[in-house]
Amino acid sequence: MTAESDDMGEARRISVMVPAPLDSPLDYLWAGDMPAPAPGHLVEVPLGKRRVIGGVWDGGRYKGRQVALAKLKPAIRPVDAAPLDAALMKLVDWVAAYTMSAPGMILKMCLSVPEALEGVPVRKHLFWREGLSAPDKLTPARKAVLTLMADGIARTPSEIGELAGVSAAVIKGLEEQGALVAEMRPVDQPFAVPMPKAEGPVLGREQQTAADSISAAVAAKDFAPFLLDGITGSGKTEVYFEGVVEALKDPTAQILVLLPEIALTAQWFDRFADRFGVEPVVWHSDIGQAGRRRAWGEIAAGRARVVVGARSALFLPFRNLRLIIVDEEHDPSYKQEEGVIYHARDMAVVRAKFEACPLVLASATPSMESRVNAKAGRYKELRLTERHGAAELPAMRVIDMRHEGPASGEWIAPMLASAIEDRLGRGEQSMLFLNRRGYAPLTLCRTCGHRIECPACSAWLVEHRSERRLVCHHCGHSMRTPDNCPECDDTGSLVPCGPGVERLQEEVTARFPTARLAVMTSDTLTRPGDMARMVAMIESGALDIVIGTQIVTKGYHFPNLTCVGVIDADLGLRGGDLRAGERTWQQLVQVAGRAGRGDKPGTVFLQSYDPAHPVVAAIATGDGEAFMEAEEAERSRFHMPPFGRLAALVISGPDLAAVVETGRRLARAAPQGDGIHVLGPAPAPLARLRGLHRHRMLVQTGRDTLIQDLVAGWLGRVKPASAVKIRVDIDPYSFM
DNA sequence: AGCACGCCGACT
DNA sequence: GTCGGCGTGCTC
Repeated sequence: MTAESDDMGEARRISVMVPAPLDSPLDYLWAGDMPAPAPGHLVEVPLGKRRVIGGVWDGGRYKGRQVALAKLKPAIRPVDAAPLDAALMKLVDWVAAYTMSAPGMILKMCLSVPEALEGVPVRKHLFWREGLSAPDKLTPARKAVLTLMADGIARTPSEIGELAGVSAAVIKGLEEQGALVAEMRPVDQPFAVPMPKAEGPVLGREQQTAADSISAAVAAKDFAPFLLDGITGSGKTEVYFEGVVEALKDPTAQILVLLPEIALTAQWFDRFADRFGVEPVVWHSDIGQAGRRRAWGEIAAGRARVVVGARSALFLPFRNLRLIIVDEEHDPSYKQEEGVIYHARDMAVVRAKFEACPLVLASATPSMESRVNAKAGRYKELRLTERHGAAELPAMRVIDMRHEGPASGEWIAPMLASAIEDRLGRGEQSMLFLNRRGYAPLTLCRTCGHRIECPACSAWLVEHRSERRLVCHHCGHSMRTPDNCPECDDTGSLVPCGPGVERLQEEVTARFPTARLAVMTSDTLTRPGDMARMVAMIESGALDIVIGTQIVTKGYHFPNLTCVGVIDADLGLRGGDLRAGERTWQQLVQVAGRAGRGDKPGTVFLQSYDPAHPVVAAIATGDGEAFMEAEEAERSRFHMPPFGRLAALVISGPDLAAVVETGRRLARAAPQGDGIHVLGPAPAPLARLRGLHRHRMLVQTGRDTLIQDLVAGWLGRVKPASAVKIRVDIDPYSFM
């Protein structure tokens, strides 16, 4: 129970989770006549010198000695907003325990919209209704207003001014004379309700079977996880849209669609609008304050029906969540690496369980985790193996850069160059993929061998020639590109090494001077409509060649694009990462999927220095299944996730010696036992980041070990050196 | 996370 | 002699 009577009087104790990194709720007094708020209700409370908004919590779940009633501060006021429901509170507790972070910080992600909690903002609206007195003098300006307002619709004074072409004084005069009445109305209007078109798309046999399974689960209103595994172009979106259609039959049902940030594209919204007549409610980092307030409020009120968002949308306060879809479920950007470290896909499964609703994980290249869950029967697998319409899978051609590569200083092999030439002749389009922004990843001094590094990170500065700057892609540090070597001061000795998209652009321009060319990266597509404009240009045929980073891998298809060149197919494989192979394979399949989606067959060229590598071979032969099988066997043999558990400790601090010392203490206190392996400490891949030294340790255990308890016990035995922080990353993605 | 308290360098 | 640097610790 959260409220307790006190023998001394009326004051009652309530537990409140506050948005601060505390490991349990804090107790407050609830004085006065108002009944103590039930768990889930939002209240404003004092916290140190501040006032914060927190949620009334079931304090019993967090044991610890109670603070004496006499020491408690009184809560300030109840907050007039929809309360959090039990499933969301359970999710907060669960995610906190799983990720070993403070529950208050998870709650903070749910309450990420301070504006929405300040009460419903209202604005004066004026309207006309039958029986209002007419103004004494009916001037032309007044007549214009009354003619406009005769429809009885409420409008703000500024809207009236604009529509009737009159000044504010005229409107004010009418209001004062009682010819129009005023009313305060909420600024935020409800979103349009999605209405499925009566005629859905014609689904193929496989699609129909999959859609029927999902719809049945939605109707059953119970937890049911699906893995929707469909090759590029097989129509996964249409399939899960049918689940949305089914859910919408319940007039209070809400649906959440998670997409990787860069897949939240105009093309996806168009498809949604095609099927449902309206745009969905959007949630991502870039919707602005007013947008967040409106979306959050409407979602919490249960009126926003279909919400599509990036990973942070997972913590929105839905009232009646009936279906969750995680599209591109393999996408590594679902793993949040800053602040609270969590994997949105995995937490979505947990939320679906707590909400007792179905969940669809969709991908053309399912993650190893989801594959294994499907195989084990934990997820129901729905497979789509047929490509829509006449579209054929593109042909694959590996270019062995050791024998068929270009001249030094160039990056496009002759075979790829002639393929582009050929497409130019036929009026078809080509796309070159290189996941490297800027001109060159390294600037080297030919005289002294100095490499220009970031002063705060152990990383090279990347040349951005168009800006004439060297930039650190990790911390944002940048400097004017120097003329002389910063080390030996020699003039003209600095040389760019390796290719970036800007350098590739230079080469393409030199080879194909008449081709219409565009570069698509996060540097060139900065404003909101940029991406949509570029996509429209490609679709209309206004471009011949597109160069892009991973920004081009998601969600688009271009019917006239028949040649895709992967400049460096091995790029993602360097560096010791558990999932490097899997991830590179997924990315290459996605890039390849851009080609030949119309009725013209496409060709994908993979430039590789290691054509025998299993990943490259898997793409070339199209046998991804065999590759993932081999990968799975490998992980199973070494008890790597998902067959074992991993946790990483990141030890960081400004002083290297203190970091090393803390690592030593951790190593001495490391847990021991059957099937427990501890690796490190070793310098992290970015051994220095934003001025902090970083070392890592890794614990590996069997699947059945409670790795959180193991780590908690371990950390309890170790005192970090001064100014050293230890962060825990459960299920780490970057490996050593 | 914020915010204050507390102990060591360059200034009115 | 103080102003202020950010390391440390607490928030019911």
